[in-house]
Amino acid sequence: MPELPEVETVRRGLEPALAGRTLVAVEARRKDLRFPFPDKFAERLTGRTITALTRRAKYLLADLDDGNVLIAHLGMSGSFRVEDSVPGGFHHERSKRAAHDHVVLTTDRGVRVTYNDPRRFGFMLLVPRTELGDHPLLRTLGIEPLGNELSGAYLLSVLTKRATSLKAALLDQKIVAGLGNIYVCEALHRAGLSPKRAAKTLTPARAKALAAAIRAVLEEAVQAGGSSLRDHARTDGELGYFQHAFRVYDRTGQPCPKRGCKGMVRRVVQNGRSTFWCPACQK
DNA sequence: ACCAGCTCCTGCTTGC
DNA sequence: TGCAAGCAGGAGCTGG
Repeated sequence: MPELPEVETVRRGLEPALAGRTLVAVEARRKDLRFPFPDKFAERLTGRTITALTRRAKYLLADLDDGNVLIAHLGMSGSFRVEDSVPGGFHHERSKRAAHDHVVLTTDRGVRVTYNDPRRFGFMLLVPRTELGDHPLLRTLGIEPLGNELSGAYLLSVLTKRATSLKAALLDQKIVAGLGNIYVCEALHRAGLSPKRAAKTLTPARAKALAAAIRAVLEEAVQAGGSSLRDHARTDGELGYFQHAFRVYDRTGQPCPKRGCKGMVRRVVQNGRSTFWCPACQK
């Protein structure tokens, strides 16, 4: 599921359920996801109050009142669902234990938050807040694309140092943190840039267009609640709807939606991952 | 220091 | 219908 817009959608869904709430019960139903859970994971979380729920790139960060931060990454297939209790328990229909429910948090307001992840590429870690910036997973992350640092000048300075393709460079979290396969394809189409173009051939004008395209596509996607393909992004089970706004992603053989363009969307594989693009208008 | 390929895992879709 | 192959929104690790 998750690139930046999906993770941000999850964050917004979790915030009212978790921010300011105390965890009265925590259950980890297996010993690991992608990585082992920290020692005494459930015990360390139980009784803690979550003081803030934020996001960095594709990471969810829950600040705890003991100075630690719960880092959660959804991998490819992770999702959270939030269920309110009713007198006597939880709604029967939705409270069923589902396959791949790995972590269950219960708050002092009787809300249950369940992490589900079939492929188990996601993970949860506990790190002291003071060491967050030094953590190997976060230390090397590039800029937040929805912040003030994203500009043509930034992209130009970073991308022209790379020997690889624009597509591969934009997937690198050290450059722009939070982009994934969908939004890189969409941003490159909007900017009229070929995914196969060598990153170092970027010009100031093209870099400026690319920065604008990245910002626009991410903002629109967040607005739409992210994209829902095989999984859904939202904690309430509703679907995001940005997938209906895709211009190239997963649209092989369909006409290029760009005004006046007579091209057709094609799929190629770059670095082992599908790239969707229009050879007619992306140069 | 890059860079590309491999890998983790399950489930859905596609083609025979 | 069955079955195998291919593919999936991520990213750490390895070897070149």
